[in-house]
Amino acid sequence: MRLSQSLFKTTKTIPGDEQAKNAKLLIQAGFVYKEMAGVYAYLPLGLRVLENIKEVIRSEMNDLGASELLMTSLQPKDTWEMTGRWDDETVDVWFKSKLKNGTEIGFGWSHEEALMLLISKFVHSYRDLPGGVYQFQTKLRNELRSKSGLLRGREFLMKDMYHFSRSQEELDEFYERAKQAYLNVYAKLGLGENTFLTFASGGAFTQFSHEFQTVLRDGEDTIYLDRAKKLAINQEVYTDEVIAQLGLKKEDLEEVRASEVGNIFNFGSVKGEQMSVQFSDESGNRKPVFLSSYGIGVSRLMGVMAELFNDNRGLVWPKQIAPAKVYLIAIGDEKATNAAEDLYNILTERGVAVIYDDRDVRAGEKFADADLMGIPWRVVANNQAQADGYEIKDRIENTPKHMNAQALVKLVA
RNA sequence: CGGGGAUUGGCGCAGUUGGCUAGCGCGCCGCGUUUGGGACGCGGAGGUCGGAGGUUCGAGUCCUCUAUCCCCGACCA
Repeated sequence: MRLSQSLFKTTKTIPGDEQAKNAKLLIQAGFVYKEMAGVYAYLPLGLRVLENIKEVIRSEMNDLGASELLMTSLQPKDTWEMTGRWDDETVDVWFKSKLKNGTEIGFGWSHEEALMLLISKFVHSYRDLPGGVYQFQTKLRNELRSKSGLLRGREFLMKDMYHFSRSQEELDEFYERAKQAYLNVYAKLGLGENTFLTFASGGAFTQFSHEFQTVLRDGEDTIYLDRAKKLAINQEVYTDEVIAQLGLKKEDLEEVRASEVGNIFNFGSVKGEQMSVQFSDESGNRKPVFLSSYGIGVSRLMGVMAELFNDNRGLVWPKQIAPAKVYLIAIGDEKATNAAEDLYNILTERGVAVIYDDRDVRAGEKFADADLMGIPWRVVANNQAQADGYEIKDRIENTPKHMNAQALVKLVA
């Protein structure tokens, strides 16, 4: 993209109405725009980050054999009454409205019920199972208090996967594979070192659910972490019994703040029974479908990464997540501009995302923006570029290298 | 939902015990000089002070109500 054609800009001033680092940085760098408390729009650069995160997740979900689909935001009341979750007393985050004819509807804050009903129309036999589906969807939750920028919004992007099995054993086997897939996701996002499998409340269905918690100074959860074993216990279930049950020792546990970047649930056959979603087994007996569900807060992940990956000059995105690989600047006369144009064309043809800063502003401003946006490689084309090569500098290093276009493409592509 | 703080040009802020045509920085527009880390000079445009009501000769400033934002707490399949 050419910055001269962009409608959006970075700002020198930090937003006065944000406290959270992720919101400050992302707004300042022009990645997101605050529509209202807990509701953020994703501007072109922010959307690219979101899409890159989605692509990492998508690849892992596909490897699990799940298929992507897209559910609806508008939800019928009947669906949720089947499991007793329509009531505002039970679920306090509902946004609800009415159709013109008076029919009550809700805005989806989760999709287990909807998915169960949907697959019940397609799954009738043991031959149809097991199988999983997932989606990336905007969830709407009427939080009493949203906070911390992208970390807790009323409208946010979530990946939710649902898996349907014939038995508890089949469910458990998939559950373990999914756990590993989740760890792969965080590793690919550069969060592997900071993200831990965490035992949390299992609600009415099981003793525990599993969360994935990224250690973060301003995270909103407190967990007790055994770093050596890479396991943690959420404060909500932190008792002596649980510590013993999990084979951990109190003295090995460190109390840290963290942000929940994933949560997976083992529903067993409970939902299938509640909603009468059944299949016929080999003997022709009707049995409830076993359900497990797997969530990742995609937009929250973007916030967590902004919290974690920054320095005093701005954001520092991991290369596979950055909105562009290269920030290209021409400094000099026509020769420099031509060299920059050439490189821009070469990189673009090779499918490398480039931010070409062709604005009529001074070099210092371009350097500052390259840093603020956190683009992994800054490339400068000067008057000697065609002869001596382009100057390329890693965002996290101080001294640039020089190389010709061919070598440069090889490095960044 | 309880408590605290905030709201003044596009953005970030100042504005004294109520007192004249409401300021500053950034940004924006024009001209010129500059051009490897957010340049500089000169000249401009732009706000009725979140909203409503009240007190007063006079309200950005005091009072009441209200909206919104931030933080702490509660809540968080």
